[in-house]
Amino acid sequence: MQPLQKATIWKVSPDLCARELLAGVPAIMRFIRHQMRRNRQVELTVPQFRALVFLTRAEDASLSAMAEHLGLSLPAASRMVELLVKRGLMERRAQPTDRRRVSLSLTRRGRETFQTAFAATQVALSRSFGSLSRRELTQIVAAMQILNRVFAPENRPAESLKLK
Amino acid sequence: MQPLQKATIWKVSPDLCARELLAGVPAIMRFIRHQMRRNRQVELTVPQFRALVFLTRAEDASLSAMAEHLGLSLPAASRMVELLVKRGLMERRAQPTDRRRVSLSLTRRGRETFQTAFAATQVALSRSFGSLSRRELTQIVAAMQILNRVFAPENRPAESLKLK
DNA sequence: TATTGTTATACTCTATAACTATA
DNA sequence: TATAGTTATAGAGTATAACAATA
Repeated sequence: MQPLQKATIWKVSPDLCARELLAGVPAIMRFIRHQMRRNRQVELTVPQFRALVFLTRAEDASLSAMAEHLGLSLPAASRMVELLVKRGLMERRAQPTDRRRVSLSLTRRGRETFQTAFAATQVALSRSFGSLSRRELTQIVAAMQILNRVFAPENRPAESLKLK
Repeated sequence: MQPLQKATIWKVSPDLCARELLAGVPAIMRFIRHQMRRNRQVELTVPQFRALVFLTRAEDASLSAMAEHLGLSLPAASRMVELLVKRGLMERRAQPTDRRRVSLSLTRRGRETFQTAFAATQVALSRSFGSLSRRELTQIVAAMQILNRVFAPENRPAESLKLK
């Protein structure tokens, strides 16, 4: 927006940071979503994709754990799981030790679908970055690692902390 | 993921960049969405918010222009405008020179709502950045400016370029 | 006939409230 | 009684297909 040229003369502040994120993140998200849905063979929404990602790292997680990680309400998570189970991408069993709890896992087909979707989206993103310099790529990676830390599920204003 | 400490020894690549974005952007988006909806007085969805942003910069835009900018289909944009008009945040008139076209603008209330939502979300984001160093903030701002350029509407694979 | 929008239809996302099953 | 999930309900986002109005 402003005709400034060097990082050193920006008035860097949390506020500026916030404005930049607000301006840019939704556009990036839209790009990712379009890519994700573009592949007619796979056809995943972003939340579904994230659910699959979560299960590749947290095998046999409970529904609550997934909802917490994805920042969803339990009903929202439950519905999404329902759809993924119907499509044969996910399995849902009762945990033997506590039958109230659910044990979620990916089916073989779920794992394959995830891999395909991940690869396709990554390729599309990579292509967008084809014209960037090494320095620019480094800046983005560095920033994303900071942001991933700041907005990691553990650092979010935790639902689990709400006092009763 | 990896126990590396300095940017200079990462294997920086478009692929790594893509993975980082895929890992982090949805979480940031979720944070923004939660903040946006949290304010019961304002109560905007992210796409609605972006529509308001767009109109603050492109007064009297057509529906197509808005849809293009937001990356929405025309019907999706039309529906969203319908809701915003009903809520008194936006006005929709036919352009006198071409009555097929629509002329969109914010009402006074729309402008106020936008300001309030913007401020509230920015405050929440800023707070998340409170613990970051000046250097970290600078990195994020720099990265976002690069990303804003890469994913700006003009640089997207344009719908308007589809050959017939 | 081509362009701009809207309506119809069909899904998914998402939340809150009410409910069921288990502990 | 408290916890983990599900079901009911409601509204929004989103797309494609079919349509209407204007140029």
